Amino acid sequence: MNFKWMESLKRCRLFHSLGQEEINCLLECLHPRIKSYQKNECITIAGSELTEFGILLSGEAAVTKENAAGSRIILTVLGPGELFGEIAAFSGNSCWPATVFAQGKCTALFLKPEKIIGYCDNSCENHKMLIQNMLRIISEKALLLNRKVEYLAIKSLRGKICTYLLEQHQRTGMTTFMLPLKRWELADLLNVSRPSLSREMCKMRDEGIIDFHRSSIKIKNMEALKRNAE
Amino acid sequence: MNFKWMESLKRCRLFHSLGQEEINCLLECLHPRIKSYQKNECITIAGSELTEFGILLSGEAAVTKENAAGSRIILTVLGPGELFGEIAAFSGNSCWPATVFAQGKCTALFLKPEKIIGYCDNSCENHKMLIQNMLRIISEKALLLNRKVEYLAIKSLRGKICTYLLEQHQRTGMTTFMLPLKRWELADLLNVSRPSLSREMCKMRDEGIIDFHRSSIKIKNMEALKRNAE
DNA sequence: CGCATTTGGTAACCTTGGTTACCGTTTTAT
DNA sequence: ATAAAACGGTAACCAAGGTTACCAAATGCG
Repeated sequence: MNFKWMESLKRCRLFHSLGQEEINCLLECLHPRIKSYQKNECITIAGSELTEFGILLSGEAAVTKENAAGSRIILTVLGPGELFGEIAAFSGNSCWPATVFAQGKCTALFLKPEKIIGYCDNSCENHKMLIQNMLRIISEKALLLNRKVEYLAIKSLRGKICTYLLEQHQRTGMTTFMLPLKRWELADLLNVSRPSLSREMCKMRDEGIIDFHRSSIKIKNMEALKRNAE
Repeated sequence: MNFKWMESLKRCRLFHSLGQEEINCLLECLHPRIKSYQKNECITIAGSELTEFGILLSGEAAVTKENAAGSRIILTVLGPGELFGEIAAFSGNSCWPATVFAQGKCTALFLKPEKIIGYCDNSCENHKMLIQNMLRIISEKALLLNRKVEYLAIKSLRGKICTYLLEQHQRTGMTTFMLPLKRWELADLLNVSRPSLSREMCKMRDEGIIDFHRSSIKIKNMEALKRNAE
């Protein structure tokens, strides 16, 4: 196997904590299909039959979806080592939920989900790690989505900000801390516009609930913050 | 093992397509911990250490979360055969994401995630099914969350309604169909208020996009519907 | 059949937050 | 060092949708 690809596989979370030897050994019984694509070529088409999930080996690929109105939007851009289609593959779903196409020249490797689940006779320990990694990858995606739902379901901007700040406070244990996101990134996470976020944060400052300068934030009135977080 | 519990396990998705014999055989090497609870007793406490996930065997239990402001809200109510904590258990997370408490007398069974991943010497085929089921359970939860995020992320009420109607249209293949939800249920799904939903639907009727009476809906202008669905 | 309850449409009013545009400050690149 | 870009605060304006309250039609029930 091409050794440039090996680097991508080593970085792939599915092969986490497995060495080159072990990955090679696993690949032998996983029987992967490898295919290269030209720029703009489709790697998967939403709605078509899914029997394998993929790992991008080289290049970049865009995961896209056609919305109800028919216009195509990019959901994410995949880099080397990233998985696609794994959730659909392991749920009962037998068709691709999204269209993936090559942003430039790319190579992808495809695996059958049943090969992951079924042990092979040799290398059982490695296979066990594979399953553990896959369970972890999918679980973490579910957790991430769950967190997103929680934020999206809060209706008021004030509520979102307070919830976010309390979460940061609980994570750091500090009442003064640095926001790990830029304003527009935070606005995006909370699903609001940047000026609205700014405006509301300033209001909260005027009310003496918080104090801030750029990324550094100080919670001044914890009670009010909690009261406002829903 | 108590045969009333066996019924719950047979209905549990983790043991899907496994018979009584096979489940018994599996339980022997899974070494489950079984515990009974009185009404209002805590089964798990959010934030405490997680080393196992659970399956409710009998009774009902409430999955609850304390929001940032400190008030406790019920997320779901579990019935016999339902899993809890499985996502956290298989992600790296080592503490319980929610508090679960008994709604009445109940019994729960706890399994260590590593026992699911690690094969035992006997019954390998059954174990394989266990892993497959677990992967499916978690993947389907992720898909469900994903769908929820898609609805929540649409900002305009008009957009939500159009997306929902197009989805129903695609599901039924009809341009005239019955809404499976009452107005307030639909409003809840779309995360808007009932009068606002009514108002917007009437506007769409005035514009000649749809026609409706109570639960029956007719799409009159498919193009406009698609255009409005973002 | 008639009363009570549920369901859904409507209107007036008002809060929230999006939009746009502008400006000062900070960071980055050349 | 200096120009350019990114970042973030601010304000005016306005559209979307929440709230409340009321009414009519449909449904359920004794």
